[in-house]
This record gives sequence, structure tokens and C-alpha cells, in this order.
Amino acid sequence: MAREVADRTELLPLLAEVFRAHGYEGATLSLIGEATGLGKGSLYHFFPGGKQQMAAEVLGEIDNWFEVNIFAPLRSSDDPAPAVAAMIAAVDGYFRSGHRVCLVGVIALGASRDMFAVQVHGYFKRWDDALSRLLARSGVNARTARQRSADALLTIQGALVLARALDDPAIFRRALADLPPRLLAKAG
Amino acid sequence: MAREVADRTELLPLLAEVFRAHGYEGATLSLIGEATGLGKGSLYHFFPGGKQQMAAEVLGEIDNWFEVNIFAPLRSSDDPAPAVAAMIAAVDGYFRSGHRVCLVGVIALGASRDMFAVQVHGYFKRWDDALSRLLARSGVNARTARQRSADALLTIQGALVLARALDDPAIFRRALADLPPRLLAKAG
DNA sequence: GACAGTCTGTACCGATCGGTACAATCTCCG
DNA sequence: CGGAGATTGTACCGATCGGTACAGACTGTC
Repeated sequence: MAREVADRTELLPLLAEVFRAHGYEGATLSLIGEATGLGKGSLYHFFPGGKQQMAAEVLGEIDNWFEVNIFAPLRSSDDPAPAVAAMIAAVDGYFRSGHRVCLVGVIALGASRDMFAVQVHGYFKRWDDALSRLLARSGVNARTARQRSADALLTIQGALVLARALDDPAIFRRALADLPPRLLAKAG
Repeated sequence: MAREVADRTELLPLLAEVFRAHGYEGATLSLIGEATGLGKGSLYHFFPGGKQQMAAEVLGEIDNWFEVNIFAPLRSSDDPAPAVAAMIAAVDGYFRSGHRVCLVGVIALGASRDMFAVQVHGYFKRWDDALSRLLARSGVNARTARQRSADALLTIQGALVLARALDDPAIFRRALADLPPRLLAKAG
């Protein structure tokens, strides 16, 4: 009863790491079993929908984490400087300063994009909306706000790609540090 | 004889599209056979090393294209403005204005990264070197040049990710358009 | 027209894929 | 203790994976 919920919340982060490391198609049931210590019996007991349900729930939890820790604070702030700083700090923490990869980005680039197109689209769209509206609220015109918001999102994704490609997490750290002045600049 | 070479040069772009669309692990031999119109017999005749050799040669050809069309021009120029403009134009053409994805980036994010770590690293490293040295040659200090160069590379990768995630290639176009002023700005 | 080398289709291999079935076990509550 | 439901391990399924073997069909040369 209570334990089922506990198990599931402990399970999803483990699943997330498997999907992050191997992608959707690369995350085989034996890898998942190995990472979680669970056999197929248990896995299909918790996730009758199989791999697809596992990935969908993982994406759901990621979405929820960003909603609470990043999107909502952006929406409820009227002072862009500290809000942007908080976002950058949260992003740096979530991606472990460039050591971790973005599962949503991994899926967006892979063949499983179509299967999760709605979740992938929603994740970035809501982030973009929250951020660009914050910037617009602070005075910059809507077009510039949208452009800067997209710049921030794509910088984060690109920095994760490049950091992993060059095996140099510092790239991610520097890219994040560069972001606040670009987002908060006076000139449009 | 002459035909073998011709066949191979026609084959590699087809293989590249399969790897782009499905990733390394997702590119099954039956998909490859379907895309090329070749059976396993022919495929293994041309690539005795199997999938790994196919992907390695595809990466090699991509590397060669960038070397000729992007890296070399950057190295041989002393005027950053037209050189950067030419790079942006070439990148826009190569990635079909955001409709195409970067295979090197796809592999960097996937599980096959380790298998092709050398090629992936070399591709971005040589691009970064060529671009940052051009900027340094034009007067900006080495640290700024390196930072701006990384910014350009990661912007391109991130724009491809975001464009695909949101199914909006215009994101890529706008990100590219934003790049020259950032690379060529006076202030460091 | 015969030979050599290139190319191709097909049958086949063991391994592993995602998924199912189900009996055995565990856990909790009365 | 006993029974209900949650949980698990194992055997099994058909399909497909990457790869191999090889006989036959092309292709060009003498």
C-alpha cells in the first residue's frame, strides 16, 4: 500500500539513469533489471505497459521536477535578475554541472521522438513560455523576450551536447555563467 | 574498379541518413538494407567490418566535408567577418536550415559515444580550434576567442536539438542569425 | 567463349530483444 | 494461524538482432 508508492518513487530515478545512459531503444530490459535489481516479473508488475510506460513515467517525473523547481518560480517572479539566477542555479544542480545529460534532449534527437513528441514538445514549450513571459514582464518587447528565451534553452541543450562530446563539463559551467548577462541585457 | 569507388560514395550519404534518423543502435541492418536497396551480402561485401565500419566511414566522410567546407576556410582567413558569414552559410546549408540533425551530436549523446569517442572529440576540437584561432587572429584575447568559439558550436548543436524537439526549424535559422554579432562583438 | 574477380540473394547461426504466463513466495491484517 | 493481495523468479514465446557461409550471377579481359 504505502510501500507501493515508495517503491515507485525510488524506481523512477533509477530508470531515468538507464534511459539517460542508453537512450530509449538502448535501454534493454536486462539493463533495466540490472540497474534496479528487479526481474521482469516485478518490472511488469509495476509497469504493465512495459518499456514505453516506464519511459513515459520517467518523462512525467522529470517534467514535474522542472515544473516545481524551475517553471513555477519563473512564473511567479517579477524581478528577472534573481529569477534568472535561481533558474541557472537549479539547472546547474539538476544537470550536475554538465556531468548529466538531458533525457528530453536525448529522446528529441533519437528515433523515439515520435513516440514521446507530446511530452518533449510540452517540456520545452512550457519552459520557453515561463521564461519569455518573465522577460517580457520586465520590459523587453515580446519578440526579444522570445528570442532570448530560446537562446537560453538552446544554450543549455547545446552545452550538454558539447560537454559530453568533448568530455569537458566545464563547457557547461561556462555556458551557464554566460547566460544571465545575455538574458538581462538592456539593449534589445 | 572505378565502379566500386562510385558505389561507395553513393552509399555513404544513404547510410548517413539512416544513422541520423535512428541513431547507431537504432539503425538496424534491415533498415539500412531498405534505405540502400542492398542486401546483407552486398553490405558486408562493401563493409566487412559491419555496422561499426559503416558508421565509422560515415563519420569520416562528415569530418572530411567539414574539414574542406568549414574548418579549412576558417584557418586560411584573416578577416573574421566574411569568414564567419561563410561558416554560418555553410552550416545552414549542411543542416538544411534546421531540418537535418547532426549525426556527431546524436552519437555524442547516445550509448555509442564511447565507440566513436575519438572521431566525435576530433570533430568538435578541430572546429573549435579553427574558429577560436581566427577570432584570436583578429585581435580578441585568447580566452575570449575560445569562449566565443565554444558558444558558437554549442549554439548550433542546441539549436538543432530545440528545433527538432519543438518541430520548428525556424529556431535554428534565428539562432544562426544571432551568431555573427556575438562572435564579432568589439567588447570582450 | 572461358576465366577471374566483383557483386548479390538466401539460408542460416546463436544471442538477445520485449513481452507473457504462472506458480511460488512474501506481507500484512484480522 | 489463515487467507488475500502484493510481489517475485523462472520458463517460455515469437521476432528480430548483427553476423557468417556460400552458391550463383554478373562484369570485364584475354
